[in-house]
Amino acid sequence: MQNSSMVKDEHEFDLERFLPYLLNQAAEATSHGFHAVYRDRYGMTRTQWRVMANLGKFGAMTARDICAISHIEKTKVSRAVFALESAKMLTRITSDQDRRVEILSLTEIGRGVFTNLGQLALSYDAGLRQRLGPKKSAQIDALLKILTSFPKVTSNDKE
Amino acid sequence: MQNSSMVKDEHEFDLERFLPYLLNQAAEATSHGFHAVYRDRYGMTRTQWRVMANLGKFGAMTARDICAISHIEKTKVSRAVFALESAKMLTRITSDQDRRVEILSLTEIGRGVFTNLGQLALSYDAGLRQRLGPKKSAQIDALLKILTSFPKVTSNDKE
DNA sequence: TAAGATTGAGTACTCAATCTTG
DNA sequence: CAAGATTGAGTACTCAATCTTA
Repeated sequence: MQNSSMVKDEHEFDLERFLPYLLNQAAEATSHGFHAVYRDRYGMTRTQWRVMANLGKFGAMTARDICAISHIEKTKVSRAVFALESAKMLTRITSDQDRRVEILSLTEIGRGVFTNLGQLALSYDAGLRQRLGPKKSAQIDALLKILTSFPKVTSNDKE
Repeated sequence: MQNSSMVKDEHEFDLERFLPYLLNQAAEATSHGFHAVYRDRYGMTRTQWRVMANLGKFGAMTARDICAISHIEKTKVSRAVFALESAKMLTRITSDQDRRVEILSLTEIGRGVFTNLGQLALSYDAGLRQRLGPKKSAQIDALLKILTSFPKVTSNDKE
């Protein structure tokens, strides 16, 4: 043993210091409670909630737009759209200009659900940020923005 | 329209300001690259990698210990242990004191894989933190620690 | 051929139920 | 019955292949 203190050798790997792991743990810890809300109240998945949130914020748009904005996989969006449509929360209209494209928008029911969940999300978020305080709340936003905008860190980027 | 500026009404829900979403986006952005490493090199899942990392750090321990330390679901741990065992990276020994318990430990192969992945993870993490700089790197650690330790934020906590 | 979107196969996750030992 | 761990059913995700229209 080289170290007499309790401090872990910094050249040995420690999951507890691995940034992707720490981010995942924080994400899961903070997501869990609200996930239960949209799941239990409306039977929605996280992807469905995100698709709805985008349509609620931006209004009518295509599946491709949602993919581009929120970086959700197109197959996840496709299935979420189908589920929201089946639940009468969303409608699609084939574009006249380009019949490959479908314009998605929330129905009245969908907008009602979004208004409800949006309010709950707002207070859920406020609860989290209240515990952090305004300074740390702003700090985390800035730091996460930096981390999210990192170009992919891999040896072989295939895209 | 009450607002003449481009600033979004703070009483309307906006996914881009929702902390759980921002944490998830950052987690996914930073995890993606390293996930490809253990998947492509060793066919491992994230849970398998985490179980291995705990055994690599702490040495022999039970599945329940791993659950307690890393907050991974027991069924995920169970299946990851099975997979690592099948891949000859892990062995289990039924405890003499309590035959319900199995002591898990990495095999020589498993330790070799952990050493390799641990080094790669270390440099991957260093790459992320280098972009942040030392100050923000320390900040994010502190903030994530706070967020992860929040007691569950839900109306009805059933546990 | 390319772009928007969907489908299918294989994999991983979730939650309740079960098995075994204490 | 309680605790450690596994199993099964249903759900969601990933990646490649496909379908339709441009």
